[in-house]
Amino acid sequence: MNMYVSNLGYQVQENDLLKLFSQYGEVTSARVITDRETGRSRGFGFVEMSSNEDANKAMAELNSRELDGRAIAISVAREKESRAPRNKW
DNA sequence: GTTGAGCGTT
Repeated sequence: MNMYVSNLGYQVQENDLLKLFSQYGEVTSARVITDRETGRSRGFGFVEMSSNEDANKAMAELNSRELDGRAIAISVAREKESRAPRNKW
C-alpha cells in the first residue's frame, strides 16, 4: 500500500513520517518530496507500508492529524508518472 | 504552499 501524505510542514522530514506510520505497521519506504533546485520540502510526501490493512489503519488514524502545526491529509498514492519527457525539443 | 526524476532522446 502506497500512500500520499500532503499538507506537511516544511520542517517535517522523512524520519518523522517513518516514526509516525511505523506505529501502525511496517513501513517499507518513507519519502518527503523536496524541490530539486532549492532542496526545500514541497510540503508533501509518500509512505509505503507492507501491509495494506495496517496502511488503512494508519490512514484512518493519521489523516487530519496535526503535525508541525498542520493537519496532514493522507490518500492512496497515484501511480508515479512515467519519466518519459514530453518535450522533444 | 497537494502526486515523486532528471538520462542528453522512454
